[in-house]
Amino acid sequence: MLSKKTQYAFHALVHLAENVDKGPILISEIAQEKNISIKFLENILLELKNAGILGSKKGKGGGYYLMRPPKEIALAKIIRLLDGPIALLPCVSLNYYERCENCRDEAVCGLNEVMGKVRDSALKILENKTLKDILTRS
Amino acid sequence: MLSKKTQYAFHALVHLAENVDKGPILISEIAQEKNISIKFLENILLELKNAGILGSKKGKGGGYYLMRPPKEIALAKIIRLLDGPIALLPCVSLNYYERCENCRDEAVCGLNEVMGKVRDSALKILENKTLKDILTRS
DNA sequence: TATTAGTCTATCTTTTTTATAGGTTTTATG
DNA sequence: CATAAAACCTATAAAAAAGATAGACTAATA
Repeated sequence: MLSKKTQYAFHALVHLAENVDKGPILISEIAQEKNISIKFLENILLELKNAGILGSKKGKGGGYYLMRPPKEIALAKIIRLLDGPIALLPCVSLNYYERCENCRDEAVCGLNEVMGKVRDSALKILENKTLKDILTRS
Repeated sequence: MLSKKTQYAFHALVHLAENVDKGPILISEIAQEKNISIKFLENILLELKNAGILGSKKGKGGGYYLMRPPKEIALAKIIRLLDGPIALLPCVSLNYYERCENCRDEAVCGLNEVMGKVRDSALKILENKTLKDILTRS
């Protein structure tokens, strides 16, 4: 399961994407709209900003906004940033690989093989679907 | 990511499957072979037994054994038992569903839709692949 | 210069994960 | 029948991660 942090991030990003034309959006607005603790959300948005996904403006009229159009922000990127590996096992992770401590040879491990396929099938979706694809359907 | 508990369970089950013809297998043998803490493994095997996946025999000559042939034990079943939901979000889980607290209507939520697809693609593999499919390739 | 709104860092609480300890029960066997 | 072997059971502890909050700081605007 994705952490609350990542779930909140998705909902916040959706809100930002659905209001791209309205300039910077307040943290407090997102928090209220999406029913998220404002202080917790603050940290999340900051992390997204430091990763280059969001931009921000301080002071009156300030807030957060997307740095790129929604269709260019892949879901996989958000998950990896806030949640870490998408794979079910460290030994099949592309970005957070760790050697398996419980088997002799990953090259002939059937678990490694199957979990690799699960990873691929998830990535096929998560690398190609973007913020644009998760907007609320009218 | 799967918990260590689930990872250990898979490795233990593989060992049992690869030795089906040898009668009951000692916890200590599995622990040593797969490099797992024996006491932790004890709890895991007991849980698998209580779920009807393993059988056991006490006393000398005792140990654990599979209750069904490896090809009848789906990977999804093990994950759900020890790790819980396979889905990335509670609101798309088939077995551990929880209503989304952050969106107004799941029926029109794009995140819900995409994550449902991720779940389906993972389940297509995990429901159909069995212990037999994760044995070490000769 | 007052107000607004994001920034930063630290801390705290709760939950989950991982692991260990130690006694109990069952079974085989000499 | 005594002994040893091995699983069973329950509790607890230690560590890590998740979730949440606090408060002072900085920048921008009017």
